Amino acid sequence: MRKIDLTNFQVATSETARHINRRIVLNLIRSHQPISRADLARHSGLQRSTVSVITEQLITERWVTEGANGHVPRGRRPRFLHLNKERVGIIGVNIRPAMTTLALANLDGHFVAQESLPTAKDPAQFIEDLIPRLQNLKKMRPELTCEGIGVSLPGRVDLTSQRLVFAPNLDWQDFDLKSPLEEATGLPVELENAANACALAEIWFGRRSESAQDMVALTVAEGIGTGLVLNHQLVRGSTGVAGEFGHTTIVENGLECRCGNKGCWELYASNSAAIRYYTGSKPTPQTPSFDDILRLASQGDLKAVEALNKMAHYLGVGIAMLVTGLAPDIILVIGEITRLWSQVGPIITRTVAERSLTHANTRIVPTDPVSHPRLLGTIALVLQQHFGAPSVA
Amino acid sequence: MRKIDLTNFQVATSETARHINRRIVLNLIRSHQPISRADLARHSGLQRSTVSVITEQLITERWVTEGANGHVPRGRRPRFLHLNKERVGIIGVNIRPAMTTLALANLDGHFVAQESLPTAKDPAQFIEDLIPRLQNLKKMRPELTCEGIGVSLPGRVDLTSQRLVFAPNLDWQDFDLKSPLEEATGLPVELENAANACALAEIWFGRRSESAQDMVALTVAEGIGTGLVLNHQLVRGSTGVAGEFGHTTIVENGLECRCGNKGCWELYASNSAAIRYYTGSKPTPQTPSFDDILRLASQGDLKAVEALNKMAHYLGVGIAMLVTGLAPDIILVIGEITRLWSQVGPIITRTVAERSLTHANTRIVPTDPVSHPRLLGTIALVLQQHFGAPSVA
DNA sequence: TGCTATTAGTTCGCGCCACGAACTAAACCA
DNA sequence: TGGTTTAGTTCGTGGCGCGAACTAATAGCA
Repeated sequence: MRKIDLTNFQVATSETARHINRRIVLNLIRSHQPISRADLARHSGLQRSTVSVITEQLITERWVTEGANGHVPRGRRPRFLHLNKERVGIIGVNIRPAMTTLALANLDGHFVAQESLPTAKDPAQFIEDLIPRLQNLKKMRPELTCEGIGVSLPGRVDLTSQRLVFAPNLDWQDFDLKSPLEEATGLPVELENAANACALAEIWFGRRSESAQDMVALTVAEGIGTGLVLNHQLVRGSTGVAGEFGHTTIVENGLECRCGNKGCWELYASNSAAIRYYTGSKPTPQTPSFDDILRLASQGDLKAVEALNKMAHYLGVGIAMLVTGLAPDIILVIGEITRLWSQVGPIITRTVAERSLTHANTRIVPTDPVSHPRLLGTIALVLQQHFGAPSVA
Repeated sequence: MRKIDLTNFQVATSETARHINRRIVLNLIRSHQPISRADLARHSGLQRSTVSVITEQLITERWVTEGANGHVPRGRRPRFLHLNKERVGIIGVNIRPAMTTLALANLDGHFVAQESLPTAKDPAQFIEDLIPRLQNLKKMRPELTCEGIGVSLPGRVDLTSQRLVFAPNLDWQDFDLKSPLEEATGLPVELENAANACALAEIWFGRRSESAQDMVALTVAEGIGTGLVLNHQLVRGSTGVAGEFGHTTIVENGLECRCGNKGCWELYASNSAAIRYYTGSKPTPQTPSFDDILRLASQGDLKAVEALNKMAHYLGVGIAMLVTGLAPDIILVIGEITRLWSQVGPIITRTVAERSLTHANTRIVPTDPVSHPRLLGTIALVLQQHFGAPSVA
């Protein structure tokens, strides 16, 4: 139950009913395609006549296409409806400290083009590098009219000023990414934190999304990010910085963090932490990458295995906090660490079980890295504007 | 932006627009009363004609009454509309480990009758004690037709079975409170965790509610409870146990908690913790109550002051976690501790400032205990069924 | 080959509802 | 007393969902 926000509400007009039912039908087609009008009526509870009018509208607006005929044991054959996945193209940009990937996707979330570039240290330089590639992607498939650009990044964006306000792993302070990209491409740009993007990817493209009213997406990379989905909605906070559980204190009087705090979770459970555990206090001439440690561990290197185990333990410590405090249905773990899930998964699960309430029935699930959750999330960011629940009252 | 839950949605009918606008008008009257039809039209954006029809409906259903005439510098005088606060009565029950209070309230949240009884150790006995008092309250004011009973308790209620599943400070395991009360009184009963109830009280009766899209209600008593309001909505989790931040680990290898975990926040920042800090390791013959400690501290007793300071420090430690992780607009502190806020407030604020992100702009606010937030929350629990946003799509 | 049962999809009149223009009511002011 | 202004009502119009009736198409069967 929500209270109506009297500072920002939406009254119903005579067209509101249509808006609502249209969205419902569009979403039913998206998730049940191919589907007939009669089945839509059965699934939605609307009359067949109403469904007919709505689908006709969706077809003339090219959101839906009419395909082959179906088969039923008796009676007239149904005409199948499909989502027109070629209706719009969406550009996604995934910024990570070292590398940025970008892609053009259709409504399915299928990437029709993909490329990457090194992330420049200077944000102005980065934008200069990025713009020609965006313009190129935009023109690449003329049949897909580009609708917008979604951007995920390892930091937080202020919701009112749309400027980067917190990105300790990306030294761009208080920078405006949105305006220059919008000006150069002529497309609307949506910025979102990487963990939030992963959460959106799971909501809109995941297989578990229907069951998950509450979910935490946990990105484990250079740092740790958490994206919160509670009551089926992304929690961003009124300023946009909600979800920084990676910077909660987990070790009293611990190491100093770039965020200004001490003993932050991400200092003990991120990829960088594992590297530190591996190299020890003395800095070796050539520091191994996290990929190196994963490879070494899978080859049986004891020091690497121990570093990962320690990282897994601390992941469990933080996840236990999330399980106790939020009792989500799913905690989605995203990152290179999932490649060795058979090793680290049990440690995480055990640590969580020891430290959290048994009443919370949370599944901890690794994501398949090939699904590109960060990039897919940026697509979802634009997609949800057409498929999300209409705002009323 | 919310995704439409295709397992549980609501299509729009021809009456949906009216439902929505009716709720909006009702809420506008509630928060702006006395208000004229013309002003309602201006505030809502609806046409004056539409407002007239809706208000007429609300008047015939006795939700709204027409009062005196207003005054405008020029033109015809407006006819003021008021919420009919005598329309329904709501019974609230606040269960605490030692004492249970109950009250009959009108739509204003004003208590027209109030009483209390000791909480029996045995839940069956407790219900037997409670029922005659409820029946008495129900008949007390014949002009108020009783609509329902709201119950707040220091524990968690499973959302599907409606049974108590987690109440470490109230030794009632897996008990069904709802059915016997509903049978005996013939009224619908709503159960809710005390911290959640306080959050609801603030949403529906607080003065800061409009500004707070995200809020955490923190009940500090025998234990510590947190009620989460994110995106203007209570977060309960799919099972009902979301919000147990009081049982997150805050001291590594700390004291054992009744919940089965070790080092839980509530062991270090609750009233019970302060009592332990005061008495020290050796148990004194007569253990002081938390009220005693508060009194001693206000009289300048050094040991009491130090016990409260330590408690305040740990409150700050936990609140810092909430601020970093959720970045709420407001953290509402409820409990006896707020009586000495001038002493403990600064300690809490300082600890939080040292340990949390500066980007989160969270106000930490003590509540006035005379407002009875737990009890008021139970009223809100029933009230929101008539005033909450209608569910569509 | 035609008849029947069954299912898909369309047509159309009805009632609900918000809109907005026109109208009435009631006040103040010069 | 008549003009101006604001409050509130009346009524015709169009959007929309409902549901009954209708057309279309298919399989089974005699």
